[in-house]
Parts: sequence; C-alpha cells; structure tokens
Amino acid sequence: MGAAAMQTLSKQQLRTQETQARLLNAAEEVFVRDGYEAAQLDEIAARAGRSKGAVYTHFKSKEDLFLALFEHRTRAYIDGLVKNLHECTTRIQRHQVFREFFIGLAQDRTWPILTLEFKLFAIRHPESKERLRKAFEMSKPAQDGWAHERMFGKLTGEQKADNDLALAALGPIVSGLILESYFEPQMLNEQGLTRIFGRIFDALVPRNP
Amino acid sequence: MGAAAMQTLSKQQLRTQETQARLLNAAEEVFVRDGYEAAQLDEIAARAGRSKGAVYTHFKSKEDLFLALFEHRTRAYIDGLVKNLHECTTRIQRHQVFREFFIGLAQDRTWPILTLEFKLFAIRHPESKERLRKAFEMSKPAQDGWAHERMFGKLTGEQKADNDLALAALGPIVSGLILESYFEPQMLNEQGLTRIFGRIFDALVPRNP
Amino acid sequence: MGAAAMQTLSKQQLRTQETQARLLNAAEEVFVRDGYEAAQLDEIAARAGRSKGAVYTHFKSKEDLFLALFEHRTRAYIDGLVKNLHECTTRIQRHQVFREFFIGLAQDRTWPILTLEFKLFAIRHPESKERLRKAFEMSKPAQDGWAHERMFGKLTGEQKADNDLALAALGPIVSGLILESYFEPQMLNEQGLTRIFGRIFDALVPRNP
Amino acid sequence: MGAAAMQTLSKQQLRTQETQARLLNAAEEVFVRDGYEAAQLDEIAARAGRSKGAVYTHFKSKEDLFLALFEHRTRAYIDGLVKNLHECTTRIQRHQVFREFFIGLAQDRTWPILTLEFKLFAIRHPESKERLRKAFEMSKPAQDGWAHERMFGKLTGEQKADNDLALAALGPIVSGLILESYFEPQMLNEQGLTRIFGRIFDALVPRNP
DNA sequence: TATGAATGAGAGTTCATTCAT
DNA sequence: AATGAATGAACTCTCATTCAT
Repeated sequence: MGAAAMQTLSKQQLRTQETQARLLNAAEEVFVRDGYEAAQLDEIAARAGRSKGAVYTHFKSKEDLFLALFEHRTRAYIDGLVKNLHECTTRIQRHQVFREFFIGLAQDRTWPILTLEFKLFAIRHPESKERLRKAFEMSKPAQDGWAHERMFGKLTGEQKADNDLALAALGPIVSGLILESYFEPQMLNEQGLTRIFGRIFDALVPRNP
Repeated sequence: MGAAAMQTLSKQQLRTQETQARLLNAAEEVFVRDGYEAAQLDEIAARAGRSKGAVYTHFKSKEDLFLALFEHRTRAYIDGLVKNLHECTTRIQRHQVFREFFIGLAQDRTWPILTLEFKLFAIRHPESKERLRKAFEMSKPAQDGWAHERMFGKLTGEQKADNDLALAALGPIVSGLILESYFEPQMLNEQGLTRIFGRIFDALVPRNP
Repeated sequence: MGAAAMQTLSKQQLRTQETQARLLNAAEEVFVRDGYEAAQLDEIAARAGRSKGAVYTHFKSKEDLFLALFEHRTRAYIDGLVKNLHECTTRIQRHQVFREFFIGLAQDRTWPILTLEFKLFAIRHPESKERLRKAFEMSKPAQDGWAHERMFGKLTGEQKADNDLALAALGPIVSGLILESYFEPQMLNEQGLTRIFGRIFDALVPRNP
Repeated sequence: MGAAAMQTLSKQQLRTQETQARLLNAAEEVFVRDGYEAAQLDEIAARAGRSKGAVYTHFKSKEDLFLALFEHRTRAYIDGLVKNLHECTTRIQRHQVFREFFIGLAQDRTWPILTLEFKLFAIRHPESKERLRKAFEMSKPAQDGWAHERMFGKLTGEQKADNDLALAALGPIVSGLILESYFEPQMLNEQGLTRIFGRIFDALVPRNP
C-alpha cells in the first residue's frame, strides 16, 4: 500500500474518528444533563454537528452509544490514574497520588453523575449489565493486584476484605455527594466536597494498615 | 353531624384514601424499579388494581404523582425518626438513636434509591425543584434547632458548619452505596453496608464534638 | 292529592326545572363558545352550579343535551315570532314584523352560531339528523301555511318556489354573517350587519310579490 | 449545478412535495367531513398513504396542518381569481368575471365549508387568529387596490364603505348557504343556490355604483 | 460516511359515561 | 336528584430506528 493510499485512508479514518469523538462528547453532555431515558439522539447528533442518521453509522443503538461512552470514559480515567501510580516509587507516594485523585473528583461535574446513570441503567437493564460490569472492572484498583499490593502492602485476609470494601465504596460515595452538590450547591460547594472527601478517604483508607 | 353522616362520609373517604395509598405504593415500586422516565402509568395503575384514569382523579400528572410520592414518604420517614428522638432523655441516647437510624438504612432497598431519583429529577426539572426542596427541608435534622442542639450540644460556628456539612453528606452517601449494592451485591452486601455506614458515621459525626 | 302534597311535588319539580334550565343555559354558553366537540360536560355542569353527574340525571348523553338545547331554543324563538305575527292584522304589518325580526338577529350573538353548530353536527351525525330536522321544521315560516299565506298572499307555483327558496336562505345567511362579525368585528359591526341584513331581506323578500 | 445534481435533489424534493400534497388533500377531505376537532390524524395519514408520524415530519401539529391547509387553499383560490381578473381589459369584464366566480362557488362543496371551519377555529383559538387572518387578508378583493379600482371605479367614501361591506359579506353568505344545502339538499340544490347567489350578488354589488 | 423522510409502537393525557353512595 | 371516583377507549404527539439516496 503506497503512502498516498495510506494518506487517503487516514483521512477517512480521521473523519471517522472525529465524528465518533464528537458524538461521544455530545452524548456525554446530553446523557449527564438529561439522563439516559430522556436524552434524545436528535440532540446529541445536532450537538455533534451531525445528523441523527450518523449516530447509527457509528453505533448500533442508543444503548450501544451509551455503553460505548462509558467504556471510553472509564478507559481514559483509569489510564490517567494508573499512569500516575506507576510513576511513583514509594508506597507513600502511591497512597498520596490515589488520595489526591480521589479528592480531585470534587471538581468533576461529569464523571460521577455518569457513573450514577450507568449503574442505574445496569440494574434496570440486566441484559447490558455484563458489558457495563466489564468496563467497571478495570476501574477498580482493588482488582489490579500489582497496584494494590504496591499501594497497600501485603494485607491479611480480613484487612484485605476491609480494604476492598472501602475501595468499592469510594466511587459510589463520590457520586452520591456530587449529585447532592448539584441539588444543594450552597450547602455542598466544591470546598465542602473537598473537605468531606478528605475525611472520608482518611477514615476508610488508612495510611498503613 | 350524626354518626350516620360520618359513616356515609367515611365510606367514600375510605375508598379515596385506599386508592391513593394503593397508587402511591404501586408508584413507589415502579419508580424505584424503572426510574421516573421509564416508569409507566399503565403499570402503576394496574399494580394498584385501578385503571389508568384513576391516577388522574388523584394526581394531576405523572410528575405530580412522583412529587406527591416523595412528599408522602419523606413525611413518614421524618416522623419516625423525630418520634424516636423525642423519646430520648439524654444526648447520648439521641446520638445513638440517630446512629442506628442511619445504619439501619443499609436494610432499606427503596428509600435511598427513591431519593436518588428525586434529586436527579430535581436537577433536571428546575420548575419542580422548589416543591422537592421543600419536602427535603424537613428531612434535614440540621434544620430542627431543637433536635440539633439536643443531639450535638452547643457548637461553635466552625464546629456547627462542619457538623452541618457532615449531616448533609450522610443521606447522599447512603444513596450512592445502596445503588452500588444493587450493582455489585456480592461485594457490598447488607453486612458490608452496615460496617461501612458505621465507619462513615463515626468519622463524620463524632460523639462529643 | 292534598295541597301539601302538591306543594311538595311542585318543589321537587321546580328544582328539577331549575336544574334543567341552568344546565341548558350553561350548555348554550359553552357549546357556542367552544363548539360541540370541544365543549366539556364538566364545564357545563360547573357553570350550572351542578356536578357532572347531574347532567346525566336530566339528559341521556352529551348529544342528547345538545339536541335538547336546540329544540328548546328553537321553540322559544318560533313562539316569539309567531306570537308577534298573530298579533298583526294586515299583511303589511306581518311583513314588517318579519323583516324586523330578521334584522334584529344582527344583535343576537348566540342563536345564529348555535344553528351553525347544529347544522354542522347534523351533516356529521346522520343518526341525529332526523331529530334536528324536526326541530328545524317548525322554525320555517314557509311551512306554516296559515302564516305563509297571510304574510305573502296567494302565490303562483313559481313565485312560491322562489319565495320558499328565499325564506330558506335567510337563516343560513344570518349565521354566516354573524360568524364573520365575530371574526372581523371592525369590518362587520352591528350597524353594518343591520344594513346588510336589510338589503338582503329586501332583495329576497319583496313586499308584494 | 449539473443536471445530475438537480435530478438527485429533485428526487427527494419530489417525494417531499408529493407527501405534503397528499397530506393536504387528505386533510382537506377529513377536516371538511368531520370538522377540526373530530378529525383524526390517523385517518388523514392513512388517506394520504402515509403513517401518522409522517404528518409530524411536515407539520408541527394538528393545528399547524390545519392552518397550513388553509393558507395553501386560500393562495390557490386567490391566484385563480386574480389571474382571471388581470386578463380582463374592461371594468364590465372584470365585474362579470367576479360575478361568475362568486356564483360558481355554488358548485364547490369544500372551500366554503372549510372557511366556516377556519373561522370557527379562529374565534375559538385566539392564539392562531393572526395567522388565519393573514391568510384571509389576501382573499379579500377589497384589499387589492388595483383590482378594486379597476373593478368598481373610483368610489366616494360612503360608496366605498358600502362596497367593502358587501364584499366582506359575500364569502360568509356563501358559506352559510352551502352548509344549508348540505343540510337540506332537496330545498337548496345547486340550481337553487345558483339563483340565490345571483340575486344576492346583484343586490349587493351593483354594476356601476 | 452521512442525510433526513418515513415508520410505528407506545407514551401521557383527556373526557364522556357509569354507578355506588 | 345529585355526587364524584372510577373506567377505558381514544387521541395527539414523541422518538428510536430504518432505508433510499
């Protein structure tokens, strides 16, 4: 295949990728704002500068777009965290990076709501639950043996269970609180969230267990 | 008004009340299971043993039914808690009652999901936000000066702010975690929830601040 | 039957009659304002100071109420006209009375619209057409041989046909023009209507044919 | 733009136009037969050989379809009349053309009933009145200064007022009478209508005022 | 790849009518 | 005679999805 062909191909691919990216971004906005059921493909397409039909060129259905969006965002999220963790050299550093990542979620108005939507969707659409669970799998530090041990050291069975429980709880707690901060912005502003997040993290994830 | 008249009046009123109660119960089931948007009036009516039209005899619209349901349930919830609190004689007791109430939420599969739905609804339907907020108002122990002081004692400004923040956070945390327990029942079972709730409560609501 | 019983009976009858009259008046208002289809029994009942169910005590159905209203109003209309005609002693007088009656319709905002509605209803509900036609029958001076001859004298076949045609046309013309006066009040005000009615009457109903 | 492109463009446009035309024709039939309220979108779509949803591709709502229908038909009507008038060379001719147009309405079973429906709709839906009035505007010969003067010559103020009044009355009179001819076909048949229309026209619109 | 007209199942809502009181 | 809760059929309108272009 000549360079010209590659170029041509690349151009198409680039267009394809751009359209996909635009659709995903638009979908994120609309799904977060309106929820899965109330979100309209029409508006997502319009925000992406495409027509309704284009959605179906890239995704099989509304549900597929929703799930693809979640997979995409989860991957991006985890990649960032893992990269940061792997750059650390000591357990303390890793712990600190993780803590900061967690507390930093106080500034994210999108991802926590999206995970809420995804979980609500999952419990209401058992057929799709597997696909969603797979995407969630990778978002669990607890599952990554390497990172886990290097962050928390070797733990006894009971300690590990406690620790896993705590790790499983962190995300849902963030989601619940971010939603509340939308609902009562004056009570739970970003600063309040940050403080609460810190207190909860420190209570659930001890520095050296 | 004679007894006969009362009887007559009551028969109709009883029927009305029974229908309302049936509709609210059915609505609760369906709204929790399917979410506001996906919930179908048809099914709610059928579950209540009534026809779709009966819903409109008692509620102005789907939205009205939803909001009425929330008001109803909130009132019931708060009445229970407040009653228990007022039966206490010491601050320790009150603290304990409150703690148990909170931890007991680990066994409620309905109310925390319902509050999630209500808050999502509220941020997506600003027109209805006021009505919902009013219902939520009463659900905040922090607002009840009498209960507040008798539970936590006199607090300095900063202590009070911290305490209010923590109280505002408790509900949302429960909602997030209950949802997660639906999503990952084997990781977050009732026992796990109970433990987590305990740890969080103790971290956020110190016994004698 | 004693006087007391009569009294009692009368009281009930009076109540019945009053309710009927109230319902008919309310029906007239609402049917004229909204049209048959858009008119709501609910509102008619409310305007009559009764409940929806009361309508069904007095009339078999919405349609029945509508038809009864028409019969009632037609009778009243014709009675008035016929009474005036019978009080006349000369043909000129009768002609004059009839002319004034016709032109006077320019001030009636209700009856002409009602007849429009009834005719639209009739052509769209062939089952009811007969009942409506019967009510209309009596509203035609042309049918009242006595009045006819005493108003127009003896006419030849062709003259009579022409005359009947003209008489059949008068009502519909009024209805069309009154409707127009609702639609364009500044163009066709009461004064304009009066003048037009006069010109049309004089063109169609010659004084001594 | 090449012929091919035009062709391509046209194919879609043609389909669109055909669908619109079919829907308007079907709508006309059904609205005339059943009236605005009783007309069912379902049947209109079926008669047009399209699905219910297609109506909403072309019109915003039932009301929009109704109003669009009126605008469409009014334009067609006026275009025909104006074209004929502009082909005339003398005032007598124009007067004659206008008279024949008017009398010819005796054979139209649709347009006069439609205008009735539209006016009833207009007085009952003030929000839409403006849109309907605009469509009616153009249907008034009186408004077309050029045609007016060339048909009736220069008139004094009073003459003009009288003339305008008469012109405003013609349409409503036709509507009223056509409806009556539906209601009493044996009394007001086409021939009778033609004669009445002639007598009324000659009485209201003198040849040389 | 992208468009958008068309589909059609299905939703919430209305309202004439019924009936126990 | 009158009420009004309940029914249920029918309606308009929405929107994910398809498909010819």
